Amino acid sequence: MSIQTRRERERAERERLIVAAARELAEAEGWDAVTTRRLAAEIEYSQPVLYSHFKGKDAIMAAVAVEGFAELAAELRAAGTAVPPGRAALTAVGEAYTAFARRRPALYDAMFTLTVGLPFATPEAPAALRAGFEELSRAVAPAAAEGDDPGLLTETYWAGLHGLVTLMRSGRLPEEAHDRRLALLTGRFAAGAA
Amino acid sequence: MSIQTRRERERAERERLIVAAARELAEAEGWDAVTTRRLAAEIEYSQPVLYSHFKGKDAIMAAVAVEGFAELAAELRAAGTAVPPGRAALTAVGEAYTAFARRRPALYDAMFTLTVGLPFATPEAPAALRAGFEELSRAVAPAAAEGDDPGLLTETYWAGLHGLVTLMRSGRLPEEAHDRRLALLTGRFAAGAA
DNA sequence: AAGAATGTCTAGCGCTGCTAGCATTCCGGT
DNA sequence: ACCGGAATGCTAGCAGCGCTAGACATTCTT
Repeated sequence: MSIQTRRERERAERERLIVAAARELAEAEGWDAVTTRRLAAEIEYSQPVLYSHFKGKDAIMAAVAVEGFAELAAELRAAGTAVPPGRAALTAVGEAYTAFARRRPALYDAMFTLTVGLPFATPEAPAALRAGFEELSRAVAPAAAEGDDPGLLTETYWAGLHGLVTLMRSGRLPEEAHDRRLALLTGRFAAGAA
Repeated sequence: MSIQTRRERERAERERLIVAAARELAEAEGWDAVTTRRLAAEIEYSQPVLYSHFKGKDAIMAAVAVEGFAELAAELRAAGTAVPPGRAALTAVGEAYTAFARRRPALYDAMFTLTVGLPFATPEAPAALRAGFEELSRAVAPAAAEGDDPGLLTETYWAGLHGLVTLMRSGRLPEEAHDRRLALLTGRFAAGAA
């Protein structure tokens, strides 16, 4: 039994290594630089080993994305609970979200623009993902006016943040005015709370 | 002289053909299906011909994107001028924008998520692009509160629309509640106008 | 009619994600 | 203690990608 478990442990360790290498490579040089050959070289195994752990490159990226969801959720939670609920919390969460996206662009891409295989608005969605949405929701829901669905309002605010981040990252919006745009967005959403 | 102009005319015609073929292929099967080989086969020339017209595949996609900017600008203009200025116009423009993105997903991708080579927030940006922003701005600017920069407010509303569209298209937001999310977003931005 | 210039094609480079098939290595039963 | 079988990781290769060098016609100029 012990031998078996040791092998499973080593195997799990190697899987962790693959995900970590993919993430590091992506954060250092972008996802274009993450090829199966480079990844294999990085972990000092041959290419086919990757496919004994993951169905394909997409699955590796999805694993990286899940890591990202957990970190984003944690940062949103920290930001949202550091200030009293209300407008300040909404501002704090919005800033934490966009700061995360700007600090970890490759991670953010894996989470929200590249990978398509992950379930989202369903119960099968990764727990970390739902947790992140929950954090956002806690800050947004108080701003719901009478008759507004808090969940939908959260999704809409989230979309605003996501739009700001992606348009800025791809050069469609100039970087320098980001803070003011974010303040505008947050202001419009906080208005309902008063 | 006439021979020269005939040649130039034929060459321009072929360039038009390349862009049209790329767009059709992308709209029918997605950008992944648009390879230089398939594109060459489609226009019944060999691959290198593409490179005598465009610097690379990206440039072809950029040409398709510019077509898209013109169409989007026209649709936004039609929507924005069909109703009196104010909240109704903001709603109309928002609906026109997201409808365009949902009706022409491949075109939208070329414009806002894939191509990176086009200049945006500068005077060198394609005229059609600036025109589209102008249309958006006409509907948004009246909603600016005292002290709000109308340009930044337009960018922020645009980001909201873009976020809704991209998150929905990639499966992050369920399609069915789109109208209600759009109404929420528009409502929050129209509030300032009253 | 000979030479220069233009235009197009064939062939191929280096890369991608992915996989079939072969060694080797290690484990469990006698 | 040994041997058969299963598990494991490797080498080698496939089909396709964007892109380009160089050969080949054809067309225009002198």
